[in-house]
Amino acid sequence: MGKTAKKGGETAKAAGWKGVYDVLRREILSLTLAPGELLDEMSLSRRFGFSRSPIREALIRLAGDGLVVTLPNRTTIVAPVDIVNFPKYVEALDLAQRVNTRLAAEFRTDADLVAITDAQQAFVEAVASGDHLAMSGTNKEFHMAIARAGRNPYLAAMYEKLLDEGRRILHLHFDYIERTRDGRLLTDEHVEMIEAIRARDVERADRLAHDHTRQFRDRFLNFLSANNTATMNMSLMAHR
Amino acid sequence: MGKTAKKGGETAKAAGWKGVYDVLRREILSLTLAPGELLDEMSLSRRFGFSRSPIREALIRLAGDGLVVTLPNRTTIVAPVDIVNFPKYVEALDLAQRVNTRLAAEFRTDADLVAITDAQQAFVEAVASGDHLAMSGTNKEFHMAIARAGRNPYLAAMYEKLLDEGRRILHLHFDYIERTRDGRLLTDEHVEMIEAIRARDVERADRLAHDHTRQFRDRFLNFLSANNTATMNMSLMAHR
DNA sequence: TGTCGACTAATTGTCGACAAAAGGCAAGAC
DNA sequence: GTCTTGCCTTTTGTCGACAATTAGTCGACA
Repeated sequence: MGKTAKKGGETAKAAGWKGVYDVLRREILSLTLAPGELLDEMSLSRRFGFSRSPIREALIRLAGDGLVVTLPNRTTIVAPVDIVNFPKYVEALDLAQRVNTRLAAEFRTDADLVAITDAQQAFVEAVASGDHLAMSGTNKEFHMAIARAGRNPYLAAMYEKLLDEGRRILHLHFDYIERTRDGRLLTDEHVEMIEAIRARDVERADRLAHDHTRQFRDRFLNFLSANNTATMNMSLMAHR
Repeated sequence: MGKTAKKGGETAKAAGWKGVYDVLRREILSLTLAPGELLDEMSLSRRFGFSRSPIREALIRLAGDGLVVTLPNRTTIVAPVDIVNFPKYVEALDLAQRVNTRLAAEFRTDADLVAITDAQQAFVEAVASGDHLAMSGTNKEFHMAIARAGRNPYLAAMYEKLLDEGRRILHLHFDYIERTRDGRLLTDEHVEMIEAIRARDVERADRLAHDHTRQFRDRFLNFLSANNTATMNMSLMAHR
């Protein structure tokens, strides 16, 4: 097949390593590519219709993001979802979420408020559409809009990395969330957070951020105990 | 010149992209490569005696670490030291340092304590030797030993990134630190932190970590006001 | 004399081929 | 029957060349 034939067929966005990077990133975050899946350069090269060089660059960048793991001198795999460390993850996420939301309540401008509200609107629409990828994406963007309002790029960057990892965990149990009608609850919590940030109520923002993390943790833990088979699969993923 | 001629001459460690990555990383962190300095692939290729492919990979990885910035479709430069955001940096570092040290005091094992003490010993020796690169390196390793004792890889990773950035800031004013005899003070604070961690005194560990960050901040701020010419140069760096 | 536009030089992006290293497989020895 | 050992296949690592894009420069025209 021609080398440029696939360019428009994949996702019709950017070409070159950027395009490969974007597509793979999206597929990893949405679990279209399962954790542990083999990503050998030749297969990807055939799939995207590019030479190995841009593929390789995309993989290196993904490795830098922690979305992919390269075994030394061997193939690279989609980074496992480390369920064993889930409590540690929640601990870190809680800290990041609290401190960023707290700072947002303290330093937000009116423009920030508009951006946050817009992001929330996009999230609501995504929930309505039922598109899982859009849901996790707009959810992350909502929280990143808050982080930007907090005006600390270092803390925001840390938060972003954790939120991306969180997207994969969300996708693991999206159907469970929808089955238990928790989607509605999520948007409500977001609205409350916006209110606290608007009122510059730092302590309330902190508390809401904390509750939001706990909600997320409890929901996932419930999902795990409600679905033992899933638990076993997850463990396998983590061991690859 | 032969392609393998330089391999032993550079640093006599690993070859390939790993070697290039290590050397460049070290030179960036020690300010041997000035912030804003141009890193074009052909020059590096000639310097290291490698093809552009491994050079390119090293640069991409460095970009992932935030040590280097690649302008789109143009050359890549050593990441600027953003003095303007120094307060934001300190805010993030303070949080990371406190939470990791606090966790270490809570969860440390005896083996952790040994590792931390060893790291501190290495730091003391580096201070005695006066080798700036070793000083900033062992200082980072000391704090990372603490972070590992805290048992949260996510928070430790965040801490590590901030500590690396801190190495460059340390190197900016190492002579000032030595002129003001603050090196001694640094090792004393480390000893106190070890004591708190040994005693599992979480609150004291938190306080010491906080003081340690503040000490770092004040020292650098004093350096800046004591040396206005330096201040101007720094600003230039950030604007490149 | 100032501004717009094309040309040029230099650098990054991509390509296909070759080299090297690691795991798997099979044959043989104990 | 099992363990060792050497080949063999597969995949990554590196290379030099070519394509594309961009910044800078020079010149023409208003």
